[in-house]
Amino acid sequence: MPELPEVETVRRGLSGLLPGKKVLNVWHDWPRGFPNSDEDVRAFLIGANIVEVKRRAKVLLIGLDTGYSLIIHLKMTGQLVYVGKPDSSASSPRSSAKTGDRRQMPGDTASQEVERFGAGHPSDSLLGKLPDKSTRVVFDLGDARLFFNDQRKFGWVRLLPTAEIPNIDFFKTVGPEPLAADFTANDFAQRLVRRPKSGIKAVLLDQTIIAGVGNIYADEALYAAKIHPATLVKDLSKAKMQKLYESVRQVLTASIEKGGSTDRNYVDAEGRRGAYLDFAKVFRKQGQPCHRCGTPIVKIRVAGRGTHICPHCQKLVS
DNA sequence: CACTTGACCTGTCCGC
DNA sequence: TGCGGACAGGTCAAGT
Repeated sequence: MPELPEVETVRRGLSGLLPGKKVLNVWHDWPRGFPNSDEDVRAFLIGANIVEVKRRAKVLLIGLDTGYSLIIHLKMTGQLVYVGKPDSSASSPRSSAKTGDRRQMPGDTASQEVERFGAGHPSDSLLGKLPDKSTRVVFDLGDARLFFNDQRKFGWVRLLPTAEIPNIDFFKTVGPEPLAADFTANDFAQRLVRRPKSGIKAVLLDQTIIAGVGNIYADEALYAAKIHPATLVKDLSKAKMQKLYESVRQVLTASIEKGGSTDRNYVDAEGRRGAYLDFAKVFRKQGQPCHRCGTPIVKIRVAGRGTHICPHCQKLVS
């Protein structure tokens, strides 16, 4: 579920925590999700200093001083959680860092140390103690650890030369950032009409049209603009597209201010839930009255996704 | 080419 | 209580 506001919230948290840290070691047991070779990890990640944390679409980019970057996609259930050591002066010998073996399994010395990082952390019960059984990658940062957790293993981590990032397929095809200052209503409309015979919700979810919108914010923006999600793009008036442009930007901006949406297990860089769903108007609100007209919100299926609408405010027109 | 559907995963929830 | 099945959704591949 991490969409643009959730990934941006994680980025903001990590950007205040990671730059200046050195990656001392990496543990993972997930070659499918983190497919880089041991040679590349040792050469370009272990020992690297973290320079910056950026975001493009729903992807996080952690820049390193080796000329490489970690590219991380949280997909649906991914979490990237930073846990600082409560008392860095109490550091125990880190034998694992000297062996060069980054594939320690739970129960060994390094994992016991990792467990102490979780103990006493002021995160809520949603986060619990780390590592947990969904932990896929652990980055040892000396006085802190960064955990990549992903219950469903849809997410991934890649180590790539920073200069090559623009050349990978995803970044070559992904659409513009909807919150960019130079992204205009006219740009938005011109991109939508590339898919004239698709339903508008499917087009909002298409990352090559606009970056960062997922199921939650598609539903919220369409409700705000009073547009039925199955409306074909060619049937949208210029005024409706203008309104939808404003709604998409407003909804994304408001969610970032609330720390994103936690539906199931999204948490920010410090393990905190997002509050936006408390303010959402339709997503997961089926049965509750529309705040404009009182009609109960219903859940339907559009573009293969669970979709929430007010059946009175969002009439299908053609 | 335009557009839609299924696969990838695993935990949770619902009905029997 | 246990069990089978539906469901959750970001993205890519395969299908229509």
